[in-house]
Amino acid sequence: MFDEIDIHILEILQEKARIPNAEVARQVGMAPSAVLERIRKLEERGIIEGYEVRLNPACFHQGLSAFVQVEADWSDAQTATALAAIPSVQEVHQVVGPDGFLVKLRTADHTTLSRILQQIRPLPGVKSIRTQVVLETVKETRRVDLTEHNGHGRNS
Amino acid sequence: MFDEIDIHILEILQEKARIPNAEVARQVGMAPSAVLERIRKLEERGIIEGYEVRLNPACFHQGLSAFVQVEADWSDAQTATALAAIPSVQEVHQVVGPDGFLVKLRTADHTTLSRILQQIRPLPGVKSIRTQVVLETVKETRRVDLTEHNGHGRNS
DNA sequence: TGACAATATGAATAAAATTCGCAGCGAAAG
DNA sequence: CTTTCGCTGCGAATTTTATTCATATTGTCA
Repeated sequence: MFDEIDIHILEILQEKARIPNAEVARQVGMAPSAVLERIRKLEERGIIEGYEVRLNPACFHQGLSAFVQVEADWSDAQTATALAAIPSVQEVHQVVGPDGFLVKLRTADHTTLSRILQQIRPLPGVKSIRTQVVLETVKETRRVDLTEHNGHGRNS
Repeated sequence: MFDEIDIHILEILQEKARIPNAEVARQVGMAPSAVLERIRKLEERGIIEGYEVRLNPACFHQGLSAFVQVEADWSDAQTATALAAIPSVQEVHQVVGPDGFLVKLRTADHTTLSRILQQIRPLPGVKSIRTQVVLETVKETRRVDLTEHNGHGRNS
């Protein structure tokens, strides 16, 4: 699906996505046009889904994280949609087990969190919820570990 | 800390972080040099933490997500560090309550997941773990809701 | 071996990034 | 009230990059 040069390019972009193409080309030792071509193909193939800026949540009154275990009627798609529609909700996962959904939230403070929770409780299909407030986030990355994929060949 | 033009710029970058500066400038109706200056300041002030490429996890043998509730000795920083050091571990949160840590994982399959779990269990401070396997992720975003911050003024 | 498909290259041109001197605008000081 | 200072935007000039395209190279398969 992709070779070690692609992996190298992805590693670079994973680190700093807004650096110029020419710089990427320099780092992988290829012509800029060739790198551009590769990146385009990675995008076309859906390997690269997009590029985003990482903002400091604390700067936007979003300093409080919490996870909510939602016990819900099995496979209630409506519940999932309703949960996902709440702006403070960052993630909605349908999980195996009695807690049908695991929801990740981000709010300004406890007051706002409380308000969101009261918004979740009466949602269709929701039987009960259990909340876990985050004290401290030790690690939070979305980076894919690409080192495994270097098995295809060598690169610096 | 920032005005509505900054918010507008951040909204654009949140959508497509790799678009040219000149295009951002066009969209906010300012000179490219002015926009560049603003973006630099947002970076300096730590409001913009960085730019990253969003990869399709399924393309990298990372199709299986799971959450692990780790019951641990209170405030064991060593446990947190050990958890964070595992490559498959995407997030480590210290939470209020008996389950000291909430860990988010990404692996290729059940076999790998099982292996990671057996790696977590004997970690120092870990008393017990409870695993929730994700069947389907309905929503997963890291985007900050910037609409609230338009209260400073109007923008298109 | 020959043909084909895929991909790299390098030159050329269009576009963008970056720098910098200057101007406008408020706020605080005189 | 006016001056000064700091901040921010502008636009021209220059460097750098993006993008295109014709050509060359590589590897595969018949």
